[in-house]
Amino acid sequence: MTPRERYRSQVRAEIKQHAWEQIATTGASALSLNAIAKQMGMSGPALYRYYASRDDLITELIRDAYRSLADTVQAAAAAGADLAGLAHAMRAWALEDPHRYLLIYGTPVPGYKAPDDITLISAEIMTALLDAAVKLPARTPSTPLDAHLADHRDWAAGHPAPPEALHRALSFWTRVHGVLSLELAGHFSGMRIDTALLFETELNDLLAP
Amino acid sequence: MTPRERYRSQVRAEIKQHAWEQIATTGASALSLNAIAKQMGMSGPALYRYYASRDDLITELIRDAYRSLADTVQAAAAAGADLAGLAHAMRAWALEDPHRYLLIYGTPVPGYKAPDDITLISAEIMTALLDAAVKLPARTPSTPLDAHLADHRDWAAGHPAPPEALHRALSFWTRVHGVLSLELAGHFSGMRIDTALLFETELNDLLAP
DNA sequence: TTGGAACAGTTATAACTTCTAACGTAAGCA
DNA sequence: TGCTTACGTTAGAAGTTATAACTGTTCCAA
Repeated sequence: MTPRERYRSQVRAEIKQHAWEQIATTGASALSLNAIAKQMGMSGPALYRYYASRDDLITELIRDAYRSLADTVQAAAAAGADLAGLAHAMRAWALEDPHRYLLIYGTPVPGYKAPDDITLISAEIMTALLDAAVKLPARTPSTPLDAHLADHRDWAAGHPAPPEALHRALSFWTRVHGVLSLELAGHFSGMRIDTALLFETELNDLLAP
Repeated sequence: MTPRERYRSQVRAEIKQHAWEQIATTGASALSLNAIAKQMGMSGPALYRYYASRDDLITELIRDAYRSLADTVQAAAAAGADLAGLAHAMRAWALEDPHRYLLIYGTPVPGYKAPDDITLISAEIMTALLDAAVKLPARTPSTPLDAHLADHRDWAAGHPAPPEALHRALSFWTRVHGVLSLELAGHFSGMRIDTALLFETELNDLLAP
């Protein structure tokens, strides 16, 4: 790695760090390249040496966020966590930096298409969920959704999980996201509800019976 | 109502209509007052006679969205719909205009505080859900969440629902939102999944047992 | 060691944005 | 008929993203 490359990647990292700080205070939609440049003591156009556009920077932030979530989930799985354990890892990750979660799962920009490598990372996450789902005992009544998923399993990327596990992973995803996104968006604030307990209860309802 | 007032409210409505169209194509964060003014054949600053700021316009759009959702839910309830019926009404409403849903439940702008009258409308929605929840037979095992909710029921705004019903309304909300928001944000697209069936299944799991 | 190429960062500029200020005009009302 | 009010205009300030053209530095290789 040449000195130039080292310097370059260091500046790119510093830009991203300032970007995250700005997102935390003003939201992703108000992220300003100019403001970042000023914080770093250089003029606005200088940043374009490092990111071709504002969208390019945001795409990289999204990529980093996905990568971080995938790493978190995979690390939990490697440490022997079951599906409930993965849920707690995901929740902890989300609460650690709400805007990072919302950048991935929040309101999408119409017309924005994530590059393929990001789609691959999200598939890694799904694979980890499926791995954990197959280890659970199958639930008794097979639903029409199970039958449907037996025929529509392209999204599982060749994972050999039985339909019940596909169903469970999907429900897991929607329930975790349901509680988490409402919590992070502040829709429970002022309600004085124990969101951890709500999260736990929704999870139990999926995993216990 | 004077002619001036009539004209004024008509122009305001036309501005909002253009705003919704623009949100549908570019997203709420890229909504441009200037572009709306041009579409209406007048200069940018003219719009400030009708809305004090861009935020003011968006707030009104949010208010209208909440009002529309509350009306939809209340109309379904008045027509005798049970909790499942309300869920279908909400889903239909969301699919009818995804951006309207995402404006309410999508990524919030940090620092934005909805005015009180909007909070009141969202309370109307919750009341309708609670009304429907109390009509269902209580589920057998009482959870720790039920106990918690017995002591934390301020958000129910004096509604006499028992803790089990509070629990059910809360779960209803998070599950409906979980499936719906992932669907509207496009996270299922490309997966070739029957999202209606997934929605139905998540709902059944809450209402059937 | 000394060119020369590559690259970082600069200013200037275009085309946007929100929003304020000052002004003319026209509509409504007494 | 005249006065007041409000509408819409242009001008402009202070931002934004992004490109172009220029300067200086750094690195690398002959």
